[in-house]
Amino acid sequence: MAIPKLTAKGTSVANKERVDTRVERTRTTVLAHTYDLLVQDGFSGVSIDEIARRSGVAKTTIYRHWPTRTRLLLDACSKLGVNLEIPTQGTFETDLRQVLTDVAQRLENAGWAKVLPSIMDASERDPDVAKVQTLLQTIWAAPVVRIVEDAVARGEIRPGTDADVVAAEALGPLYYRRWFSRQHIDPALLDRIVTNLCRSLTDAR
Amino acid sequence: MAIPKLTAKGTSVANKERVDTRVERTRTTVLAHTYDLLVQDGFSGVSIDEIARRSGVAKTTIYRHWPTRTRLLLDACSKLGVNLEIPTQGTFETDLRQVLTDVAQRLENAGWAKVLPSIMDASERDPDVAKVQTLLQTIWAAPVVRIVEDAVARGEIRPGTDADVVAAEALGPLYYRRWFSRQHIDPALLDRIVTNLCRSLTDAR
DNA sequence: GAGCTACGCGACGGTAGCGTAGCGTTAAAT
DNA sequence: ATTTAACGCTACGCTACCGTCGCGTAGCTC
Repeated sequence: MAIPKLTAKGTSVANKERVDTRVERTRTTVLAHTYDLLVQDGFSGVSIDEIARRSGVAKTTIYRHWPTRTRLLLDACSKLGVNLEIPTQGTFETDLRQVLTDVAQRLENAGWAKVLPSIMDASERDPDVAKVQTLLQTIWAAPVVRIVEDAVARGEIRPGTDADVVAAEALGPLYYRRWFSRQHIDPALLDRIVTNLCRSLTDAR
Repeated sequence: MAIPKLTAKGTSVANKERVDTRVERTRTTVLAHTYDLLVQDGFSGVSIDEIARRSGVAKTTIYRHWPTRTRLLLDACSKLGVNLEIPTQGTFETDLRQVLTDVAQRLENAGWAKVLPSIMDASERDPDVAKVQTLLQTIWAAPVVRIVEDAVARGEIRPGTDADVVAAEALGPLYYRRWFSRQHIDPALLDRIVTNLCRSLTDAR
């Protein structure tokens, strides 16, 4: 089975064996189309047959690279974990505002906003998916966590601040608007979040 | 087709026509089993065949009452819109704390916590589902909205406060923990939310 | 108790998906 | 240029689901 080799290649860069061009091409093509389908139809709406149809890669070939549909899906999900830029130049307040503005922006445009609910749904029943989702969430929350830690280090906000809690307080309301109440993210809301967080974290309490 | 009659009966209570016992029983049993399956397998995991199997009601009979799978699903979803108790006795702070404690509790136990992501996912692609979801969210957010309005009326918090924004700020972080970061809802988090909201809504700014 | 009507049952046609098998072809590696 | 490995293609068996049809039966209403 091809998986071990591929995994090894992915994780260990030391492995300098040349990889067959065809393999590389197949993998990237399939993953790309899987990602597109994922965004379009959600986690449970992706079928191998459809991927084969669109990508031009034969279904049998796909199964030569991924042992099962779920594995391919999980692999494609990793493409969602883009590295976000982390502002570190300003004060806690300006950094936070910038991050949240970015998030609000991405919530309305980016593909992952359409996919995430389907992943959350799958997570409720499949532990492997849940693991990936938790990982992704860690990545997406990283900017907030980072600027909190930096601000603590600078002595700008209260020491001992739980960055995860701040992430929940900052991102939660935005996510709520996008997926639960399905309302537009008001700039006023964003402003309130930033202002209140700053106040609660800088006051001596 | 039986649907018009049933719908009419459902909406107009004035219609005192006796309803066939068999019809009533079929409807309730099917809905109950649909609900169970919904909670167990999510919106997209429910099949008519499985409902028929479990409920003992013939598939043909189910189709005599609901024209399509989606309609049945939507009907079953309405069972999720339970009426929540709304505390109105205390101060804004105590009321809010109680509501959020309830929500946090329900997030960890109740069935809808397992279903909601699947509904959100379906909402991304099906406008009818989205409509139902928005309605459900309105119901679930009602307690928060209510105590905000009451507190405004009492002059306890700033007039002109946007109850929807407060709902997002209060519920968002809890939802975030349950579905996105998949972390336990820390009592400290709950405390921070309540305290900060109260401060930001009572201060003269 | 007669008549109506909802129900159960078995079967059907059609679609879609998963994952596998065999075989011939092509193109990369050396 | 030869070898070797990946690929495409067709077809398959299997399962699951949707929604429908016809017919006989059981049970409710009046």
